[in-house]
Amino acid sequence: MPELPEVETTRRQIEKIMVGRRIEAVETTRPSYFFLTPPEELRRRLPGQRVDRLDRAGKYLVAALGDGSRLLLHLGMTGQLFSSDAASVRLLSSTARASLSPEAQIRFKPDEHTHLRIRFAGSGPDLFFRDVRKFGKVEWLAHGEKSERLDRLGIDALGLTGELLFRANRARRVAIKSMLLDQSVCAGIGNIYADEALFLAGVRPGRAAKRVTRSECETIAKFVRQVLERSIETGGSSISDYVAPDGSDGGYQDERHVYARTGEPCPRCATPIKRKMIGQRSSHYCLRCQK
DNA sequence: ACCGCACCCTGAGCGC
DNA sequence: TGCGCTCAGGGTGCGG
Repeated sequence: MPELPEVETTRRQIEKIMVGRRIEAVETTRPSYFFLTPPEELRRRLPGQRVDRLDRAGKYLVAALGDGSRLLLHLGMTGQLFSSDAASVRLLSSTARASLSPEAQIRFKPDEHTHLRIRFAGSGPDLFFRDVRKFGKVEWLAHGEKSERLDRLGIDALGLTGELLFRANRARRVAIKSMLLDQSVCAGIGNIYADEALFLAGVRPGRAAKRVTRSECETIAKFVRQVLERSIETGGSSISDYVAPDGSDGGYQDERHVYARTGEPCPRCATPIKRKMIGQRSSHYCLRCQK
């Protein structure tokens, strides 16, 4: 589900209910691969900790805790972080929404997909982490403990440069789009923004990375930054089920050019947008505008 | 080192 | 109404 702009939007909203507060209790579901740290350990380690900061690294959220330990959160495809003040009606698709009883529409009640609940001391809302597909992740790192997940990440996508991309592309036969999705090259881009940036740059997603010129790399990097920044301004993309923690929809889906627009006219030349699988991900592009 | 693929889950939407 | 199929914005790990 969420890429850099959605994670950043989530961070800005969740920060308000986490930072400066002390964790009082933690509730979890049963152990599953969602929990990189066993849930019983989370319930033991987290209470008493104050949240000092909430940072973002690529698509990860990193909460810095009072004793120097850290809590890593990754939303995967369907992860949702939200406050216990949020109304359930805003957490579901419009069809699912309509089938809810009026009572259920007023306030969210933790369900079997709500894998983590953090209760804070004092007044103010709790934090819920709900994830239907369980592709999300929770991990607790002790003070000074290294995280191979974070260490693997390349430069944050907002700081991608043509030079970095060009160097990474050397001798790589994979598609340029696969390079953009590779979190060790740059962190934060996902399927939507890879397609959008490549459309704006006029480069076909399937082109072999080593065949992309230096100046095209500059253009791609420029549009990657531009598309991500603009999406953050609009609150991210709400295409299938992403909604911000406060329940509002993002706005970027209305500005996208090619993603999930198969068959629709290209906004530039009116040629129907083509869809093709590249690196196991559906890719959308214009045959005429993208070389 | 690189590359393609299977896999981890659940739910929505579609054709029949 | 139900069945079977495809698809989904994530990432990891394996074998060739």
